[in-house]
Amino acid sequence: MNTIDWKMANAQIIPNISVDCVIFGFQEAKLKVLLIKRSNAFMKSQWSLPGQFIFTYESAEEAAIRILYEMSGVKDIYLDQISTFSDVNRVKTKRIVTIAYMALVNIEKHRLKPFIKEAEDAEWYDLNRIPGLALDHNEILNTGLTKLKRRFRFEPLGFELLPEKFSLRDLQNLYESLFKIQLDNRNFRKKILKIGHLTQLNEKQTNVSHRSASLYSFNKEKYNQLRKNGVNIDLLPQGYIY
Amino acid sequence: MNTIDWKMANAQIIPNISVDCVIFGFQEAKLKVLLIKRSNAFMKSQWSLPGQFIFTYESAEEAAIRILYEMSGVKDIYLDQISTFSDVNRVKTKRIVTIAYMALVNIEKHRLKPFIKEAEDAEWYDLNRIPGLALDHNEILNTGLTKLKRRFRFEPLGFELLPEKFSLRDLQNLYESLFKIQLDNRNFRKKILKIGHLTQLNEKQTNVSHRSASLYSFNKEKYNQLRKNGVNIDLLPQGYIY
DNA sequence: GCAAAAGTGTTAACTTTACACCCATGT
DNA sequence: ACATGGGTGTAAAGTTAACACTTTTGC
Repeated sequence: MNTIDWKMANAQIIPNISVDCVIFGFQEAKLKVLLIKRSNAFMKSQWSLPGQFIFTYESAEEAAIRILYEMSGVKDIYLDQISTFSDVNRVKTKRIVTIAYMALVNIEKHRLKPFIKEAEDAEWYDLNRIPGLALDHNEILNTGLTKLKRRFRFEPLGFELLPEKFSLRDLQNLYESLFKIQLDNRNFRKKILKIGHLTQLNEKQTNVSHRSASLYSFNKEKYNQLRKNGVNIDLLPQGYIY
Repeated sequence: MNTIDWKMANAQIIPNISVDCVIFGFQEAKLKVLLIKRSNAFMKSQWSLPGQFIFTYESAEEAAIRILYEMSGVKDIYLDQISTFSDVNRVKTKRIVTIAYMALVNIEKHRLKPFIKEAEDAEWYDLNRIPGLALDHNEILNTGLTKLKRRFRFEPLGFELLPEKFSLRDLQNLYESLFKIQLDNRNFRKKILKIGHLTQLNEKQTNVSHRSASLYSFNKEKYNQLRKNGVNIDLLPQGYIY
């Protein structure tokens, strides 16, 4: 019996602390969020964020990593704490505090498992078409979205949501979708390339019925170096109201 | 028996969830943080952040407000959640998750009560001279400081830490202390005044042995209006590394 | 050859930086 | 009258915004 098995066999939840995850993805030039339809009695058939109670042997972050894997098959992704929600009546029947995390995933790379534990259904929802969610999950999602925007404003995180090879237009679409804004493509390209964290590949799109775009990849080494020295490049126009 | 009394009489703590507060102040041109020396058995005589368990009838934010009042006599102040700390071994003897808040206080306005519940001692510590703290409180403090810097970078929050009437030099000292940087006073004044949230008063410093500085106050109405429209004014030089 | 999206450069407006001296006050 | 810190303006460098046409590809 290895450590993990031992842990699982003796798993004991902390009954008043949960973790919920806002999982962002980007598909068809639109920002999406992964929602699940609960199959268990609690929240039965309601759309909600993936989430569970935490176990006694794990931190909230470890729980988030576990939940992401168990509920969506996703591993090794960008994860960041959003906030903790603790209103006395956020859950009617008992007092539960939830620690919310946001994750950024590349939808193409991490295809959802067809079967997802504890869920009748799972779907990538367009952020403009979010249904009413269980508990305070709409509030959690909105808080996460606000946090995502702030992060994106001064850190070039786009690659976390895109496939390994992407065009500059893909990246621009991502910004336009997230901030609901139109950007000038000439200025956008100048700014994003100046950062220096993108590498142009000797590859182009294929099977498009128009001029094919150059593909780029993300240079992790350069990015980390820039981060250490403090990147502060705002890709949005000065007068942008957020 | 009013509601509050009833609540207090029936007060019951949640034994695995606490709130800790990083309370920032500004004094003698230096950024400070309020630390207390515990008098109770747990953490006996160790310096730590003010914090307590939360009660069943309050949210974490309500608990933070209560703790700020009970432990430092401070009310109606800027409060913001920092992060939640949940490492399995952050407290050796039991599993406790803590939700950390940061508060900005005007030290002059809110003089500390001489006697503070549950504390042998309380002191404003210079951020450059923080002692070893109980549990993971040094980590919490550092996370709070990082969050404070980010906030300050793009929101003109200086007034939360200053007395109602202050000079531009006071404000500049605050930035210089927080970011450990020297700023050009001419450029600083131009930038900060351009924001438009400061009102020059018909008043000057007195009893200074040099030319007396004009005093300014903060215009809340203007500030809220700016916030709604999105302020984005960076008071630090472009190449600033953080 | 046409439809569709990729890719490209320049100029004007604005913002930021660097920099040094005079002014008001108390002693 | 002197010591101390308050208060002020300008020019050069850099950055951002606005703007329209040519290129490539598949059909």
